Amino acid sequence: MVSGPLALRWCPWAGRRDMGPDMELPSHSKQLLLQLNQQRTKGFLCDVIIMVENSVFRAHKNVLAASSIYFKSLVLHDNLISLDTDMVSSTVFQQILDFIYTGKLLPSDQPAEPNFSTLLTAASYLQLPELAALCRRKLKRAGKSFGPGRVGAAGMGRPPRSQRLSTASVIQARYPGLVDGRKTHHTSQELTQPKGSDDELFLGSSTQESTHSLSRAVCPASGEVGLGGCGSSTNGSSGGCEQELGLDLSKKSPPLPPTTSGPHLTPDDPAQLSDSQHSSPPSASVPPVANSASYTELGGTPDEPMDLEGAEDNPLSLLEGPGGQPRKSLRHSARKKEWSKKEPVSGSPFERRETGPKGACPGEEVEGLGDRVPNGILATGVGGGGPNVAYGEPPYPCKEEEENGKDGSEDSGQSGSEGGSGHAGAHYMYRQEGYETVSYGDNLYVCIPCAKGFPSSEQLNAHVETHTEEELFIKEEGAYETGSGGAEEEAEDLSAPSSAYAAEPRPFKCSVCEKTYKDPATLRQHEKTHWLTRPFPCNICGKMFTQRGTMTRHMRSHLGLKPFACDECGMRFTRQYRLTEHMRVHSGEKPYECQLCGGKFTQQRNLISHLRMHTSPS
DNA sequence: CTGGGGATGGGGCCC
DNA sequence: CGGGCCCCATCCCCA
Repeated sequence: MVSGPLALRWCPWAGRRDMGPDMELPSHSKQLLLQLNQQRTKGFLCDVIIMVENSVFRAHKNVLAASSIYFKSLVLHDNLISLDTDMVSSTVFQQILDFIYTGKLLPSDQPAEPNFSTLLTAASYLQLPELAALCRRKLKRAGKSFGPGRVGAAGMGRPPRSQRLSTASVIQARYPGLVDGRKTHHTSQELTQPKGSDDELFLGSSTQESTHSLSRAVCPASGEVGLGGCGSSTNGSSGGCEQELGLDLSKKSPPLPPTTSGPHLTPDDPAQLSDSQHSSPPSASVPPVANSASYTELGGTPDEPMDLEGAEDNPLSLLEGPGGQPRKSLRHSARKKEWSKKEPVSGSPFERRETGPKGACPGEEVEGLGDRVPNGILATGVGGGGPNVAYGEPPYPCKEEEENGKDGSEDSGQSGSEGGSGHAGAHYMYRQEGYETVSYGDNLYVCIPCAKGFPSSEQLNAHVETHTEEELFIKEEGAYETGSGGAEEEAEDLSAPSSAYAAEPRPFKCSVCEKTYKDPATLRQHEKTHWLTRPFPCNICGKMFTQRGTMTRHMRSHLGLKPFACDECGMRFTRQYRLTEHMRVHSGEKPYECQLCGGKFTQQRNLISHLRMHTSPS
């Protein structure tokens, strides 16, 4: 039947040292890893999401489990893992993940070369003995001390989170480990509020189908996607870009059983938990904006791999490059109309940035971007739409945009965004009118209110900050100094909230729509709704939001994260309010009654729609 | 087939 | 920034 060698090839003992070289395929494991890494970078068959700090990584459970018993225990029951950010930063985890998939230690994007102390800490925490050993060797070779008290210092990507870190916290580090519905004390919060990296908005995707879109969408954050920085990385780290998702999408924790015990540090692991406690703060090792780009740089212009196996052809080179087909546009809602592409505006300074791929939502076409604006930030953040969209008519007549047209102007314009910029000030604006004829030269970041252009988002951000404050100041002055006139105006226009107004002064009045507010922050928030731009882009679909919270909520829907579970039926929801609503289904409570027919409803909105039936002529 | 109700998803926006 | 509520839209079921 089968000849000897062939039979041996499939012998379970194949691969043993005593087997002859012809008994095994030397490159088998390597090829396997290559394939797995390719799949990872594409999100293909990824079945687990790892949240670290403000980033989300995708991977394969099998691979993780095969690499670490800690991961093994984590992925056993959960698809979503949150790691202790005191022990591992997103940057470091990126390296680790690359290591797991490639066997190579790739340099991070940190200014300081690969920080083995940090890596060692993380490797110990994650129970990756080989990596830990490699780090130790490197440290020894470098003559550095890596004993307790030193490990986990700089490069951790984040300062030690006080001294409260304990083994227990590590044990409960993963996302679902919050039995009581509270999220792990650090993870979610950090994700919500990425310290010093507010601009990070890396992307991830929970669906395979969205993978391609994802890779395109993610990379706007770095501004290099179009160059293949993510998808065609040459060192296997490209996943960093497309697997990041700098948002707190976890919200509350699902009611899942307690996590299994966390990693226990092996005796020979010098990286003790306390080490990171004592480690010195990395001191803003992850600068905003730059960080997001750095991931791409990691993939795009890799340094030499650190070894284990030496440099090899990068599996990721096989990935879809800029020319990769952007088919399968991610549609986060099936009912959304096909996004349409707008013709590039002739003479526009952004014309060259036309991105090509047809009919995709903004942000989906980033792969086609071949250009960058200063600072490595995409000028548009919304793929080909970008600047083009800002001129004249709505560039992306997405249904939603149209639906939301009640706001009129706010939807008619699109803003670019630094892909991934979630920073409140990290928005840049485009004027809607007469934009075709306006040339801003290199000042691609334009403030709507004053039409000033800026060469970088940072400058625009700084400008916008003062801008709003100025306006606010003016408004406050107007509210108080214009005296009776302003007050009367308010009083008159406050028809609806007049009673409330009488009770509580609402001195902050919107200059556009007459609405008034009690505090300037709310007014500022409201005024954003009048902007032609929305500062918070979804990096997956490119949709823009006026409020970060709305955007993060939206992102949760992309990832299918539903933290709120019904105790009765197990159904899960993205919002607490939905759960509350849903619970009435079980309780039978129908608190909303139609005054016309006496019909009762569990939900107010259904009552409203019911009332509409009463009132509508048909 | 149609209309109404139940239930849910997503976005806007104020507090 | 999260909570809460409003709105619109949609799907499903059923009469």
